[in-house]
Amino acid sequence: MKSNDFNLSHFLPYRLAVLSERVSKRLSSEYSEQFGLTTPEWRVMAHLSRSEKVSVREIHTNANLEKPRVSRAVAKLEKAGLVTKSVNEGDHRLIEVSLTPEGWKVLNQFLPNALELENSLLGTFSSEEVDQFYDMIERLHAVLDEDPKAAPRPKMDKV
Amino acid sequence: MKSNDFNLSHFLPYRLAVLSERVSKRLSSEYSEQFGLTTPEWRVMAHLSRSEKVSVREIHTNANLEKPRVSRAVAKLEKAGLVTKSVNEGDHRLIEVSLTPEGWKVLNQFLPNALELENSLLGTFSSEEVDQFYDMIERLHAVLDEDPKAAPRPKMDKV
DNA sequence: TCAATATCGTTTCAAGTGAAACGAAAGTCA
DNA sequence: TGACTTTCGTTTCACTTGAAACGATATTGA
Repeated sequence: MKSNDFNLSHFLPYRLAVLSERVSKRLSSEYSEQFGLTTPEWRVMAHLSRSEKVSVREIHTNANLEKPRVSRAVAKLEKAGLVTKSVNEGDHRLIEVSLTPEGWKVLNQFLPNALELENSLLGTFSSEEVDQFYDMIERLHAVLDEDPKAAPRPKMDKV
Repeated sequence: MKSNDFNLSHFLPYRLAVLSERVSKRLSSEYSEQFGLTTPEWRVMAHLSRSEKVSVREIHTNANLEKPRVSRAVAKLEKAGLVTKSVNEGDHRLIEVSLTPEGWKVLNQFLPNALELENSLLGTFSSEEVDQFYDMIERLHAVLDEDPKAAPRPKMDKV
């Protein structure tokens, strides 16, 4: 009755989940302790670092966050004085979100920590291996792209 | 004020989270549709496939699930008739969980789908690349193992 | 022996979650 | 024009989550 051919520990989806969760927790321990940010809030701020004014919708598709999570994260960040919201001139449905000076301060204070963690992780790879690793991730995504049952891939900034 | 040196899309923790979530969702769409299982429930059953009787504690450390999640998953699986719970003879604090015949039926029905998904993903790699990929994951874990701020690594079945 | 401590699994409770519904605004097209 | 549809961001609601507290059992050590 025992199906010895299956081992959860070796199962790709499980391995990815375990690694990803462990890395995420390591990172979130920092922004949560230092700034009281949650993961959606960190993602919103991180995305805002690349664009002055961004709609909720764009954050949703670019930061892999469900719409309600973005809405709530932005609301909390606004309350904390880290971002501002304003209605788009041309299209009144759109909300333009952008970092406040205080938001920039927090972000610039935290980004070095984020990059340091990333560097310490990638430090175990040669630069060729880094490319290989990312290429492999890309290829796994490509498989899912062909799978009609898979969710669409979140938008990815080029460059 | 704009810090153009940071790109969320390229950030390792984010990339891992995105890939892992996408793979997880693809898998869970199957066991949720077909059997009404949640992720903790699937993990519990998958872990049970390798051992006759297992304590809640062991599932907790082996399937990367918090204690309450295991407790709740097991309770729900018991209610559904897929597992049984019994008190350990020697140590009355321990609960022994094991699959029922019905549980085995469900598991054996689902495992081929799980393996098929894994194969379709890994099919994009040569067998050397599969080894490389897993080795790289292992090396990232090794970095975290040395980091006092990182959570301990969940137990991993050898072989 | 028997208090003090540790471990196990469950439960509590406050917070987070997402699918679906919602109102508001914009776009479509006859 | 004006009904219909689509899109945007928010909110509702039922469910999930995990840290902490809990009772029960086991272990430790004076």
